[in-house]
Amino acid sequence: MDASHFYGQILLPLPLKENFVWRAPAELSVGQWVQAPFGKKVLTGLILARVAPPAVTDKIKTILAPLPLPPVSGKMLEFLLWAARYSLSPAGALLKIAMGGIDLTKPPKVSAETLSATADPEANQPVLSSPQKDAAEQLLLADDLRPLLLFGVTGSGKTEVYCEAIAAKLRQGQQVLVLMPEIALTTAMLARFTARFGTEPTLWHSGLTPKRRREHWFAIATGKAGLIIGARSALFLPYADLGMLIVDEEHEAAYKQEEPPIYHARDLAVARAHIEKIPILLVSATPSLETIVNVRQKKYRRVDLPERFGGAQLPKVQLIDMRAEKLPPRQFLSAPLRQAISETFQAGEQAALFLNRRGYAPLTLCRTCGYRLQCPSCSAWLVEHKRHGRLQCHHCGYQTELPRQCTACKTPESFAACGPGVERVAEEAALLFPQARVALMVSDLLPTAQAAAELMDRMQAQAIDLLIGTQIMAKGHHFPNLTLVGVIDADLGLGGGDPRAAERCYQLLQQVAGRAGRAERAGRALLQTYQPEHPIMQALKNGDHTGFINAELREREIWQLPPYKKLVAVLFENSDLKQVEQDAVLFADWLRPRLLASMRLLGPAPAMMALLRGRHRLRLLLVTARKDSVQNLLQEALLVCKHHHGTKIKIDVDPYSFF
DNA sequence: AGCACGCCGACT
DNA sequence: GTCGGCGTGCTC
Repeated sequence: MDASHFYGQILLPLPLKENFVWRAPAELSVGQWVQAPFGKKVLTGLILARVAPPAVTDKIKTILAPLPLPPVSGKMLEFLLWAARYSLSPAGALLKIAMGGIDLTKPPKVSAETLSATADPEANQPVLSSPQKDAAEQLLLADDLRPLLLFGVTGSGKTEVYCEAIAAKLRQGQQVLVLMPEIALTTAMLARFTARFGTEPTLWHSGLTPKRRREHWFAIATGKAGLIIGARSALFLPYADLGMLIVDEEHEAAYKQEEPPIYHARDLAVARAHIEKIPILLVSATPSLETIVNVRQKKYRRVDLPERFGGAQLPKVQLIDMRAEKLPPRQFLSAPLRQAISETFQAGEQAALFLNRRGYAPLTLCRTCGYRLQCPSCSAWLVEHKRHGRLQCHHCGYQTELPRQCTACKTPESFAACGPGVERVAEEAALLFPQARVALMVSDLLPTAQAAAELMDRMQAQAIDLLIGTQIMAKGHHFPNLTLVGVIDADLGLGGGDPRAAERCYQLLQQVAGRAGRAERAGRALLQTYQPEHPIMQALKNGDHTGFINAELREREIWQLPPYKKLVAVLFENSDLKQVEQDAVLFADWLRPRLLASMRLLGPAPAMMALLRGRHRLRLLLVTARKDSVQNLLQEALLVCKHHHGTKIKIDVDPYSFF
């Protein structure tokens, strides 16, 4: 081969197992975006590396053209490859995220100049309290690149503090990425950044229009965007000059991408910051146990913001022991909760009831023979939705009418609703408080952002007295006149065999309770529970976050769970049960004799959802020491254990969901 | 991920 | 006799 060309490995935005080689004009270099013929198409990809001339060259094609874009840095390439190896995802699947689903050969027509042309760090500097000033100074200590946890209760002014760190990086002409859970990317949050920096930050999330998406991607890749606020996928973008990473609400489970490529954006953000040698801030009022342990082991630094800035008070949390309440059947609001709601209405204030269960009743059974209505394609009960007058599977979308007679014993009109969903709580509340204006806040009733905004407006305008909702009620939005939050079933999140169930339950309840009394009014939260002595309930009642952390860490140590151990889940799926069993056993049998002494392999066992959308599911769980590297072993297992006839294997490093 | 190739069921 | 199902394999 002459000197005018070299051989280069090119990464394409496809989930391929191997990277192919092209002939490349000598003037091109590693990191450049290029167009390469692939099959019948021409794809945009990245030059990953120069390689020695291959033995067989007859299939090799030549790169067509480089794109007029800044080349991707060596650190970005290193990060992509590291993340791919760690998560056992094809690097091309991550490159696809990095490219944002955009045709890079078509730059936006409108210049991105007007977009965010480097936010102005001096635009609107707030007056910081003394602890805020101290915290901001600590964030700006440049000589320590350990990840830094910024810890402070809701309303302590964490955002104002980290905005000082953002301002410092913007002054240096560098980019800053603030990661947020998708749900937190609201206009209200955006307005705060806009007010502080004079211009809108550049947004990145799944809801962007194609036009905006294109504009924002090019602004980020060319360095025109200074401050970027994004959901988890924003971590993979090719920043022109990234100076700092911030992960707001670092404990949020929404950072975990559950579909392939499976990754945890907070953990990968720490890795990216390490590779890029830039500071990273993890921000939370309720840090994850992983982060807490890293702080205790001095792997992370920690800065505290102890006071609630502006004088608003945390809600008073009260437990209602449901064992003592002895409620009659089909009734779910206890006497103290009913009393508290009345008092709230009399004071002209608003109340909210939280139950993390959509629909009318989670289970419908036959009073005669006990038969339970189940989804034909999933291991799940059908949930009655009175609104549509139908039964629904919450996992696959299957719907059916309520049968007139029992499917099993044929007794007519024998089905009975069992347990509460939000619709049923609303029904009870309407009976108890006939004058109250009751509204439901549930994802299936708020299909558009507009519908959600309208509900928020009605709540803010006090056209609603009682708001009843699921999870989506827990996040964002504060209602100045909401002074009471009742939790119907505080124990709901505790069950379910998932190692982080207790942690998530605690975080969710704390967030829900935090909806009450965020302005000058004091709020209160009433939790209905059958286990008031449970450490979670006690910690919530006493506002004792450290107490919860310590109790939960002890549990995790006893049960050998994260953050003391590392987990890897391997999920096998196939509509043919025999086949999926055979493939899972083969994989496990190959793996078992190759484990280190510090490793244990559990399963194969049926997944929690043993049947999902008509597919049978088996799981293996690998428990290892934190230090162990499992990627090579699992990679080899995937290659060696040829699976057949449609068995899908998903590997989830550091699993959060055990469905 | 696409797309083509390749062997078994119901139709103009 | 064909049209077409999607299982398997390939893409530099």
